[in-house]
Amino acid sequence: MARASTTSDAFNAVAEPRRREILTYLAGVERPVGEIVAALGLEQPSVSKHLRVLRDVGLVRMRCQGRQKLYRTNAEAIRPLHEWTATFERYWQHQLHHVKARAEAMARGVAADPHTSDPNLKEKA
Amino acid sequence: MARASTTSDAFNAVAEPRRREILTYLAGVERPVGEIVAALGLEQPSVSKHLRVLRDVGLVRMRCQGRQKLYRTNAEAIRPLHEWTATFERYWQHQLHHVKARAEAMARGVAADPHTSDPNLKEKA
DNA sequence: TTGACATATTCCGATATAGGAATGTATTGT
DNA sequence: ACAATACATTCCTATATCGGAATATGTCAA
Repeated sequence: MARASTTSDAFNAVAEPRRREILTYLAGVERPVGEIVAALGLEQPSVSKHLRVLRDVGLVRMRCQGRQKLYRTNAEAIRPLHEWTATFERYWQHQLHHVKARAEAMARGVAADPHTSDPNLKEKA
Repeated sequence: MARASTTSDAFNAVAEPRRREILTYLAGVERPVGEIVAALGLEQPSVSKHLRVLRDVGLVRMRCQGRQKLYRTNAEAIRPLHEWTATFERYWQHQLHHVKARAEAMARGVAADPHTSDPNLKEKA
């Protein structure tokens, strides 16, 4: 099996840096393709292809106006990513406490074992 | 050019669903490979390969204990993703307001233009 | 109608997977 | 030393890109 399609979900679509740039650029504003090309310095076909991917997973919305097509980021579609990452928030807070505790222990001259973080540790001493 | 390496950054590493499952499973707890295999129902080599990718981008930490290797999610490495998605938070709040406003307008019997959301809109009336 | 303008799509080639099977490596127990 | 246990790595194949070049599609203007 190969890697999953970029259009399979928002996680895959957002893995590409240029697509993240586009999403950031189109956050809260509607812009025609030409301006995205100019602003980000990419080739026009490249931008169109990225927009196609983003549209397929619902990360951008499109609307026609004359001969141009206006795109805008659909922030709602980013929410699931935000919520998934948020489930780890309490753990990085924990880790900060550990780092802080270790730093303080070091400052007090106590030899800090690199794995004191795990209370279940039972290596034969 | 092909797609960027899964080890190029956390965004690419996290694009794979199984790797997200592993990260969730290892959040806040240290577990040997065998338990990950059993818990997620994947093949052992597959888990090892995913762990390798996660380790290369710093998403998991590893420690040896006898013949087993204990892995644990390094939540800090997920933080950049959380922060990137957080930059869109205000926009999905905006969108909710718009949806709400449109719904209320509809309730009042006002014809709601689908694109009144953009105040800069100057279509020839 | 003809042409210019704005985007989209197709074709191409190089590369990076992800899974399955088989094999390699390190550590423990007898 | 030898077998068993716990993981990691390699080899193989099918597939999905991503960028660049060329081309197609659709809309407006004269």
